[in-house]
Amino acid sequence: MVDADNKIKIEKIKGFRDHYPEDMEIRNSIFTEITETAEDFGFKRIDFPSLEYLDLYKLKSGSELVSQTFSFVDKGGREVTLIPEATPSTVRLLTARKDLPKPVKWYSFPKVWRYEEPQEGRFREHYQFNADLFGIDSAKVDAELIGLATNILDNLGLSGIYEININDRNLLEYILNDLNINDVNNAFLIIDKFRKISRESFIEMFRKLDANDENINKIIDLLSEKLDMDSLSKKLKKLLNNYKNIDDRIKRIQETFEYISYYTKSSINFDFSVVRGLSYYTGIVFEAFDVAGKLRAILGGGRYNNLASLLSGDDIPAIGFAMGDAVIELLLKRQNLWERNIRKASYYVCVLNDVNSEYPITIAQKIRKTNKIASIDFTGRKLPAQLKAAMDYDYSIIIGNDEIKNNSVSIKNMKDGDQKILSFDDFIKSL
RNA sequence: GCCGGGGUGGGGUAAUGGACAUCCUUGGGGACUGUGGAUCCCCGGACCCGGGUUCGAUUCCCGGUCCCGGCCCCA
Repeated sequence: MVDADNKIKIEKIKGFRDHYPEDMEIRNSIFTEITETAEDFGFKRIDFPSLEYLDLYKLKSGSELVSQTFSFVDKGGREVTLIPEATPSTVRLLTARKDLPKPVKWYSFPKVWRYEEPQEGRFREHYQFNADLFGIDSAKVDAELIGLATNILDNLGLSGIYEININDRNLLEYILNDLNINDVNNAFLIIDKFRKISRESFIEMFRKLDANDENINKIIDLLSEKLDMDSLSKKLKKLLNNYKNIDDRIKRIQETFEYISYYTKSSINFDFSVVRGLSYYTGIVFEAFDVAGKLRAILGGGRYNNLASLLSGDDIPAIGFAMGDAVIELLLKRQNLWERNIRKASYYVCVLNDVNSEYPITIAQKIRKTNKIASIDFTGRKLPAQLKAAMDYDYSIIIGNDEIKNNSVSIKNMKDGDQKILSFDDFIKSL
């Protein structure tokens, strides 16, 4: 755009965000907390391109997702897209390497894009943390991955304000079959809408799947409340014609719930209405929700045992979850937790105007060698102005000709204003 | 893709169909050649873009754009 003065004026692209230093400082410290928790669990970081072939998502992510990608045809005629999610790329990396010993525990923190209307907690570009565990299909592993998710939230200070809701697509499929509903995929889509649409339209949609009213009522009964393990099996025994066939699934879920309890004190529920939009999930699916309600899911994930074989023919069981930065930011701000952690001590080196010496650089380099922050004021402005710039720092160091002559350092504590003169050697020792 | 509410210096704001567009803050400079991080003074900087109505539009109308939020959908 060009205005009357012929100055080029460029606006930000819709749904994209700028991050200034005061924002990035906090963001970095939050992101570090997240990645360090993953590292603590033995997950290793990976990264991949922001651009992939659109086909990668046509495969199994679902047509809805594909229609919401930032995709285009490149100069070579290839249909490519800014990645809308990380899982397909992660699986591509995994299957491209046949030598990796299983299990593989990977995390990533890419930007992902989706072409949607921005609204609260949703942008067209956002950071998304991902953790995936490949090679083992067991309750212990399901619990570890969900445990990692809860520990991340707990470490961010969100204990008690979220809950984990878990479902099992496998179990849900058995149940639907038992109730003579065979179009499972469409049933999932309807169930996913359960909390958003009226009871009447829910019933109407299920009738179109040839379900009888008795069974529809059973489904509504199942979806209506979050369950603990006892009430889950009791309820299913009462509702189903052949409970025995799902005995193993129930046991697996019971085990999973028990193991999760060793990771977190947070509330864990079974919730049949959690289905998730991605079509590649095969077993357990879960979401973390804000207890106070209103916000979208904080994070979500599940088991996807077939994706690797779709991409490569290799049969590799997998479970993972993803967490966007936008909802986390909203939650942390609401809890007044959107702040930086304690950082390294910082020094601002004020240099008086008549100083012409390498001494300030020498001092700053000594400070940096001890892994602390040092910034030198090269402006040549007057001391008061330099001290003002030093207000963000823990200490200011004032270097004038007196200090150079005496080989000393004037150090001022910017918190309480205390100032003292140290010899150069004593100052180095004090670091 | 659809709907609602917004857009005045870097940030926050006031007023207005007519002359130099208000105030606070931030930024730059000075009083002031080492602690004034204060105080005082000075300076710079804005009506989102395009079209229409009008003698005249920052103001009214239309379109676009971006922001905030809702729907759809959700990774």
